Amino acid sequence: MNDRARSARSAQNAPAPTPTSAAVARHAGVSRATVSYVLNGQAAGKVSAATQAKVKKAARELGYVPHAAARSLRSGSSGLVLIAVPADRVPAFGPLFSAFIARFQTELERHGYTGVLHGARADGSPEDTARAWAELRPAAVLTTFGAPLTADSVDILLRSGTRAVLSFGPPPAPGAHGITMDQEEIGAVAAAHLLSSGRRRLGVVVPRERGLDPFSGPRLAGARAAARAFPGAAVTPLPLAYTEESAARLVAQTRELDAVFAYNDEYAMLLMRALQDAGVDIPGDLAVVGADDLLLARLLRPRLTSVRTRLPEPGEVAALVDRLISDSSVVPGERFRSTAQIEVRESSG
Amino acid sequence: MNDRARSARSAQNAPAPTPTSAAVARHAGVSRATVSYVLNGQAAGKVSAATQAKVKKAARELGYVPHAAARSLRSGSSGLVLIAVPADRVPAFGPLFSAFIARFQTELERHGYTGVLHGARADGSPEDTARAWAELRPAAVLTTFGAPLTADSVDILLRSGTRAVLSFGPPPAPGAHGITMDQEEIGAVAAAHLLSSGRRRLGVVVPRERGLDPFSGPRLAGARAAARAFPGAAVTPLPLAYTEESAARLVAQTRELDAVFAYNDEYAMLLMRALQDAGVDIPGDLAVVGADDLLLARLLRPRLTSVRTRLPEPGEVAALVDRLISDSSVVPGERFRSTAQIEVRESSG
DNA sequence: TTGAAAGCGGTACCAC
DNA sequence: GTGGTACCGCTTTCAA
Repeated sequence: MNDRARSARSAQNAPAPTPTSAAVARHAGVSRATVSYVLNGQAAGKVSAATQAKVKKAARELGYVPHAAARSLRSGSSGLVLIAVPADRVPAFGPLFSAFIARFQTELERHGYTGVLHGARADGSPEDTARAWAELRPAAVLTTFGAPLTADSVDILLRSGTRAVLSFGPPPAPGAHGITMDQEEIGAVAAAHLLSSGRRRLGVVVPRERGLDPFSGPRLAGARAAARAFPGAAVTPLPLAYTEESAARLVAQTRELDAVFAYNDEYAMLLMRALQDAGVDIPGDLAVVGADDLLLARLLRPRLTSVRTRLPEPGEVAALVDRLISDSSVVPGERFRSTAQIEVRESSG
Repeated sequence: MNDRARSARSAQNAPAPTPTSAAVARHAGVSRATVSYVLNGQAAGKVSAATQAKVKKAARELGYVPHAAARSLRSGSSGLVLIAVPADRVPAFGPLFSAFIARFQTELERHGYTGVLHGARADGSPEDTARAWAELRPAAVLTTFGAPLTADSVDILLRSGTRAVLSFGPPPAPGAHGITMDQEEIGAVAAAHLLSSGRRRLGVVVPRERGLDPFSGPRLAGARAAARAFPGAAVTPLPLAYTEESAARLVAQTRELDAVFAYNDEYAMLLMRALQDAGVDIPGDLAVVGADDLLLARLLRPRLTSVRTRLPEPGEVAALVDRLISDSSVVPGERFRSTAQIEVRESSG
């Protein structure tokens, strides 16, 4: 340490400054350029083995960790993949989707990206949210769970250097690539099953929890669409909060119905319990269908019929992201589509 | 656009370059310094209202978004708060903890930080993981769910400029601040309840799912500790995978027991179903206790006794993080502690 | 085989 | 009130 550096540090207990590549260079007695080459594997045929060893040793001794911001500033891209989740939706992560996210992050890592979950505040316009994302200059943004994504949002991101905008959920906004999770199909599959078993007076649970609207609306619409193919069929929306009281109140409204699509397995369990406590026979008086096909569905009595959604392979999505980032000529559009199928069990037998 | 700029761009369909503050300055006919002042609210008494308007207009027209990396490079700190979650644990997020994370992120935002969830790969040493985090130069790191955090990890982070390392879960590593979630207490509370109601032959479910070890081990230990206060009490570990088959196999092992602490409500439901299918009476033959006190617990029949954990307020934790970041003189140590209490229902009545 | 230096985008000090 | 400019940490071209 030279005198200037020593006196620059104030008192004795000032925190040690974070080592930079320049510090490593000084410590190893080489130039910063050499350090960069060695630490990035660009040293082949450029730097002698002895020098490489010196540099690596110096880096280790100082506890050097490269500065991602500086690197991405210089290189012009950040290797960051932002996975956007509406903040108020994080609790609603089902195991299905959580597992997808977990594996997706791992796959991104394999491709050299850093996948990061960003909870978007619900307040503020979609464009403000997009700007907040854009400040991080992510290589790609994947919005999930109906995180707001308007055409302007997409534009903001693309103009600020984001190479790919993917949207996981409803059909993509203009300019974005889509991984369509067709919520309507889920409702349609459930309704079609109930209708083709002879039921005609369908209820569809619509969770009162705000934030689930991007899912509940389309599921209801899908059920309605399916019902149009069956003369005499009627679909009734059943608002339900995720509490016992709400479920108990809903029971009366099911008197006129012969089947219910309960949004998902968890709401189905809630409703089934209220129905059974009120003496309603399932499926005799009322058939019930859930969605997500959790283990839960098989544990209920009667066992719960459920719509299972197959998500695309996380590895394939990660590969797509990688491709989109490196090749900007790929035109936006739908890239994947989830599929829904019914798992029939006792509750609608 | 001047001629140099036009010819610098190659063909007609080259993507428009991302606008920089320099571009805004040029567009508004002012200097970069002025742009910086205006866009950061430092303009009071420095820049005329007319100039401010010009700058803001130019920024809007160009769709300018500041570059977080450049800013943090210059300012020396990133405003990033990393919330680390083991990648293989993301699916295990219970609603309790998810809600905490969601609100915590929101609170961080209110303090001007960007909270980001980072799924740490299970492979690689804790130190490698810490280095990956350190590259992002986060202002603070909060590890959760037993994400690996050794003393060396903490050291790597602190040396690379992270102002605060918090650990959510087991007692903190040296140098880190702790938000202790005492898993032992959960097991102890459950066991104490069962023991004081006269039961002596306790089983404790230990999930086979890897990744839950940081929780299941201490819960078992806590139950054992509680049992030592009761002469004649014995505790048997019951390994259980989260499948129906595994639960069915486990039933035989409960013959000798009079009570089971089932790790959490979901494993409890799984086990209860298997027991009931085998004709075991709950709580007559066997008392069952869960944990987390999900809505699920109240929906089961018999209603499930459950240990409820009270987490600290997200707002308070965010305030702590803020304080730690701005005041480095605060000494590391435990800052919060979760509390556990039993909610007695029919399953252990 | 190594080093000097330019520059990525922003900030803030200092001079005008 | 406004502009010039040094610098944050790193990469990479060019020269030596």
